[in-house]
Amino acid sequence: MCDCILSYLNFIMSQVRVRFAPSPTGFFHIGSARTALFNWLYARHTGGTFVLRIEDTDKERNTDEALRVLLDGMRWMGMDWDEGPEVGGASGPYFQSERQAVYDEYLLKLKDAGRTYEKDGAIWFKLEGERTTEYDDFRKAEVEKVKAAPVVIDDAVRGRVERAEEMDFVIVRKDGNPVFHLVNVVDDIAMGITHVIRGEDHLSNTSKHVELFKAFGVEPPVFAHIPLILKEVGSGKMSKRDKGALIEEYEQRGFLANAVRNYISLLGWNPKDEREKMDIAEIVELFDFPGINKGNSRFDEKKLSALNTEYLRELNIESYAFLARPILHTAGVISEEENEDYIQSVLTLCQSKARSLDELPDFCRYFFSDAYALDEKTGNKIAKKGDPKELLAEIVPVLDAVDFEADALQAALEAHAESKDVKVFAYFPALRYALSGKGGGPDLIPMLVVLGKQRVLARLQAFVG
RNA sequence: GUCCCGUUCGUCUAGCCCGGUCUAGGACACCUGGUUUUCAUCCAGGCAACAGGGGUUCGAAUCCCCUACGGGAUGCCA
Repeated sequence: MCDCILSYLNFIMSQVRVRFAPSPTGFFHIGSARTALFNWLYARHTGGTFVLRIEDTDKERNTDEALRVLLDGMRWMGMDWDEGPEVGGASGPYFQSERQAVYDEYLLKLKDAGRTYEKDGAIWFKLEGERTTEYDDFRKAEVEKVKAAPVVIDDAVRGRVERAEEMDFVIVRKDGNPVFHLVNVVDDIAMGITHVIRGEDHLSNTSKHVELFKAFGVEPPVFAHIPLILKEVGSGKMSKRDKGALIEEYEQRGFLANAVRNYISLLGWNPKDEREKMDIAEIVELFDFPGINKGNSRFDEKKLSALNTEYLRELNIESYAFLARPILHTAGVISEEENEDYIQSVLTLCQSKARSLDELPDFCRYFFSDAYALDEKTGNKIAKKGDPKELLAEIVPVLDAVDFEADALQAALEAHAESKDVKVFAYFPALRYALSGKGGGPDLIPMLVVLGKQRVLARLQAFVG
């Protein structure tokens, strides 16, 4: 009994509350997604609460559409939030645009404590320490500097970090809008956030934030600054214009959410053993701060693709077809009227061969249309081994006389080859080429079966001329 | 300029905290061979790294210092 109560108390007191606080910009950046993911993973790992807070103070950019992209992206990646837009919660509202009263209240506390002053129409936060006026080389101006005591950040990823702010900073703009540093800290306090997991680009800001926490008389949360994702080529962090930077793009290109999530989780974190392909439950179980790296990591689409291919191969055919259909449809490969069974039998052949859903339209177009291009290189290669038209002219009557069923086809072709004293494989490349225009693809006999007798004969006759 | 953070194969990383087990392991990519009608898979093998320099130590990828390089911050952006 006592154990029950104790563990309950322990549960309440150690309750982790993390948040993801994006600004809706109209796209869901891979770096944001990774920050969201690490927060979500930590919440799920610890049995804590994951809060989604929308930093929509910039009214120009923050449209409903922009919010939609963000929420859809979160859901696509399988990240659900316990508090936030559309689900509510006890610490709302969850849009900064609706929290002005809270900011006013906290601002008053700062003012009463004598930690603010007005200058140039804006409200500034006053640091504590000895003041001097000196010329700042970078700003090319005389500025007032403060010799403030350095704040110590005990970062869960990077260890002890010490940094001193040296100048007062604006917390409310002259247009009356509170700035990021203020609202971020106020909301974290008001929402009872216990752990702040964010990109390393915020590490330098953290001294400002800690100063604010101290001014409010609140113990700062645990900070965990995670490394950044660098662009694949060139220098700097991934920006929205880089290939592979946007989550919604992966969805459109037919990447599997599981694969993307798995890959992203491995950028800056690893389970300390050789596991790489992990389902989400496994990642949740293993995820923790000690597994997070300090160094930035470079995005590598090849590795993502490899992982994606693995996930693709293990899908059941129904799921595979479900994902493939819209892509084939968009590419104009299939129409609404296309027979479902036929689509599925084609996809069954393709699933183990195609590396991505992206390449699927070109990979299987010939199953649905007679207007397929003949690959020139393959054509030349085949021509070297004899005239394919002659070879196939032999084959037409053989195929004409047989039921299109795998064993029967195999037997008929073999029998014919034997009569000509050659191996059956002598006919295969030409046959594939005539029927698909390609040098590679699904296994030939099943391909014949799926294409069907009528189509195959028509194509061969057209090819032979 | 100043401040903060970082640096192991091309890339993601293990090892580093608690120095010897590391002739530095795995994965992706790449190359070779095998399997396959082809392609994909699969199998076998290969290439390839402790940023540099000092120190400490019997011994350093691991600890300390310096340098270089990379990243970030330095906005009345978030």
